[in-house]
Amino acid sequence: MKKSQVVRAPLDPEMFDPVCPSPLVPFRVGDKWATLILRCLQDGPRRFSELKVPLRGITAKSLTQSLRGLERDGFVVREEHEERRVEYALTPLGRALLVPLDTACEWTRAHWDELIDAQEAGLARAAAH
Amino acid sequence: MKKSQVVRAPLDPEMFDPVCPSPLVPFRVGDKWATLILRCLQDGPRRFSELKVPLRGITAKSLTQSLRGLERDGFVVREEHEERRVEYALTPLGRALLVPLDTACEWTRAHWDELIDAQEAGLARAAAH
DNA sequence: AAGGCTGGTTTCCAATCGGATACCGCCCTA
DNA sequence: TAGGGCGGTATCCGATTGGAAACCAGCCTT
Repeated sequence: MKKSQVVRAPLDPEMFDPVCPSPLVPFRVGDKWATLILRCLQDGPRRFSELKVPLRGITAKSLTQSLRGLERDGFVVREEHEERRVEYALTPLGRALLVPLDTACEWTRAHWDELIDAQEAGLARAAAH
Repeated sequence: MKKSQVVRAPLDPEMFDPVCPSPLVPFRVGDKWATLILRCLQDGPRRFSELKVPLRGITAKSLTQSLRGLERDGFVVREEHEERRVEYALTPLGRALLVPLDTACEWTRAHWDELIDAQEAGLARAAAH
């Protein structure tokens, strides 16, 4: 006698085949600061010290690291100008990345209250352990 | 004599005010496995051991950890059924999160070649150091 | 009675992340 | 010539991440 149970297609073991884009989906882009830096560059190139302003408390080391990472991945270019002036700018690829980033940002704004509520409920449950 | 230089509005120091959603934008959702797990749950609830299949090589510990995190944040619920059967399912919030996640995934697919090329170029530049 | 599957927990460990701090050469201005 | 801004680098350190391996109780099948 068969138990009445929902039958569902089994998960494909190859679902996240190493060659498939999914595991590299740009959720979790770069490091802690990466997406913030991209947003800072959306209105045009910015200088190193200019970037430090909105990125409250970022250390020079972290900023350098993040920028080097974004450069290596082709999202940002480092432009060395006359007189040791350095500017960082979005590449076309980096600019394109702003689109899904905006989608995600919009989503967060739209679900902000739910996110907060869910998180509070989660913490309460955890505290009640 | 004024240097001919592009004048651009300075970055707002409050741009990433701690109360603003931006720093919490769900890029970098949860941990390494979180987004993959969410995708695994899109067709309905799944059991612990069922999830391990497409998540090649994930350890029980990592899977438990990720699931607990997703539960705490309100994206997933743990359903304990009759007979020690356990299933994990998306909450409405978790399901909603699939939307921007799909956007990001689509974006990656669309820019796949550029991403690979940029990364290779970056590595080559780094190797030439 | 023995082994296997399920759904985990615990411990250990190595690697990585990221902040703090100090320091650097170069240029400009006072 | 002293100080300050710029664009970093070097070193140290503690916290976090995440894999490996061992172990577990409860249930089912053989």
